[in-house]
Amino acid sequence: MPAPEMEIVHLLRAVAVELGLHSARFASRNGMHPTDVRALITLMDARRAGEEMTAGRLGAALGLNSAGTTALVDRLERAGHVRRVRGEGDRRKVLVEVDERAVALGQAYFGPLIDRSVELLRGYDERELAAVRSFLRGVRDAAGREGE
Amino acid sequence: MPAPEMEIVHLLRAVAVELGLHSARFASRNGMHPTDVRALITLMDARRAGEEMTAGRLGAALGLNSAGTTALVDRLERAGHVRRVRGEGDRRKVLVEVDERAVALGQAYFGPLIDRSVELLRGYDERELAAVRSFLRGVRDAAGREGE
DNA sequence: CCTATTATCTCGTTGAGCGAGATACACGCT
DNA sequence: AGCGTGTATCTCGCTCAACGAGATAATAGG
Repeated sequence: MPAPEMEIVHLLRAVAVELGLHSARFASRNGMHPTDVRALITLMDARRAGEEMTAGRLGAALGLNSAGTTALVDRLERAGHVRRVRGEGDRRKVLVEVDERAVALGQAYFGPLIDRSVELLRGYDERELAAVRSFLRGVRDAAGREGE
Repeated sequence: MPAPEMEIVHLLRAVAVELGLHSARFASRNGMHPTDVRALITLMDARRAGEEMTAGRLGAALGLNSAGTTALVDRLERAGHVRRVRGEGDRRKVLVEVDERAVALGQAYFGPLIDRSVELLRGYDERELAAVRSFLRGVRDAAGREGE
């Protein structure tokens, strides 16, 4: 018989799959591709962290080469989700800024899921929250470290 | 200031991203595409559950149409990861069976991460495990339900 | 300034996945 | 048995995301 911990491992995998499908639904409903959604999420993360995002850094974050990055930003710009802004200091750079409406669109779609997650977490005490937190940190670090 | 629960929400998202990247690394190291890896995982899940997997069901599970499914199975078969077996009862069906070596390959790659996760979980008591389990179930169900 | 380096874009190509339709088998129905 | 309807897979032609190679433009160092 398998270790009882395996149930949680499979649950975690199922969550990852569901979250992926959730993004994919958002993508296809808005005429976008999974990569475009990942790009918008990356851009919003950077914005929340108060960092500027250049075309190159965006492409690197998504594992695209320069040609693919240009095509991606073209696509997002054509759809009105981002703007290209030439770098102030270094005029070779192209800063990619998310449009407010894209942010609102994302919040409208992902908001309910986030709210529900927060609501679930409010049902736990400090020790239980610490367990969830440290398990997720552990898996994230293990997945990030394995194979470089 | 943001709710403290948001840290865990972002952690969960980070885990999903890392697991995705982990699969992607496995894919590119073995000359495969993300879809091929998802297909193999689906096939192994079915095998563990003792179910037969037809070409059609596999394609449906991955959201591919019939043409894409044929191409996918062609690709996997050419690489020696699966075999096509004509259905016994219904000769229109094509059962897709994973090759033992593909199973071994997957276990060699994902095994350490799974082992590490189980090891992490062994550090918690029953109440903490229950918290992790119910949180993951809750998020999985919420992500699955949102937008159909 | 002249050269090396860095950031982005252009061009031509590959290949995953799609839509439409062909093919092959299964299961009634009479 | 013979025929039509439904179902499973495959073939063909196409689109478009992403790649490799190389062009273009701006910065940084000697």
